[in-house]
Amino acid sequence: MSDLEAISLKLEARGHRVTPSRRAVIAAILQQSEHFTVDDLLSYQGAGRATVFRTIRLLTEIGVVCRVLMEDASLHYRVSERGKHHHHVVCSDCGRVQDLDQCVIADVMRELSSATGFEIEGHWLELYGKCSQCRSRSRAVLAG
Amino acid sequence: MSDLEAISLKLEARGHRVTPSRRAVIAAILQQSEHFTVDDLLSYQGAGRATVFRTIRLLTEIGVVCRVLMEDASLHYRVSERGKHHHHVVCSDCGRVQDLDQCVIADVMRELSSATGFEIEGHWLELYGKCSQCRSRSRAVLAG
DNA sequence: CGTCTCGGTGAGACTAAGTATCACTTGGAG
DNA sequence: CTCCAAGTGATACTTAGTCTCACCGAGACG
Repeated sequence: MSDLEAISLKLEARGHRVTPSRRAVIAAILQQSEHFTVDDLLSYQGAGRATVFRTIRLLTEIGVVCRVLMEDASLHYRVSERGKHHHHVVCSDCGRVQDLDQCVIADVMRELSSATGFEIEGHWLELYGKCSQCRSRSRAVLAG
Repeated sequence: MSDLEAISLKLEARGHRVTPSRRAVIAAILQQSEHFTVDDLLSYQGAGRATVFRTIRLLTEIGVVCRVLMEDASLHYRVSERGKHHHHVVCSDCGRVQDLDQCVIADVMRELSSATGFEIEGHWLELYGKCSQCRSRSRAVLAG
């Protein structure tokens, strides 16, 4: 089963129609590597601006796509293999994203709940750095 | 020394002028409680839109103001007593913010660096929940 | 004293990202 | 086949912020 079919089924299972416009948006999303903006999708045609935004929102709600917060606080999107809560490490050089399997700060948050008196219910966590490839590439340049 | 004076000195120390417009923006910021948007400041007059944005940016750069990321990914601002890197817990009911003294995930990030092969250089972390007051208030209502 | 220069300013145009409106279209249940 | 709620697209609007550009004004210099 292709990714497109899998996502279509997921939509139908939730009572949403799988229209040509939505197919086009999903196909465009599946073409993207790593993370993308809605603007990246608009160049693919097949659906109007509003529909692209609506479809992204829908896909985000059903967990097919997740939001990636960039260092400048702009929002990007990313196909999410894992439907559940997770975090990302984004390479600031090449843009590669690595998903973290589980929420790495669950323990920290439990501690903070008692330390602050807050009942912590949610969080944003996004990490930035250089992936191993970009690190070795920059070392090579320095050595070169 | 008033907060306004202290901030003025900080600006001057960095070679920036302390103009009437900037004073007005700083005064407006000091009026705010917890976190605010640039729009909240615009109602105070005394400086044009562009200048308010420019001043906020300047104050953010010198650490007088810090950015607070809301759950919907919109940016708010907040007077920062601590110039250095820190995180916030934001009450989703009343908006109260609690600053966390040190970066609570420094250890986690060290672990992740070795686990992922990324050299982690930065991160966004923002926490949301209910503060103790809002919790007891909602318990009172339930019991009421 | 004049004048020059450069940081700062304000009005307003522009941009980016996303939402709202509203008449139109269409998939698919009956 | 018909009908209607879901979906669509054009376009206007909103929000948050940047850019442009003519102008202002305080301090350096002569």
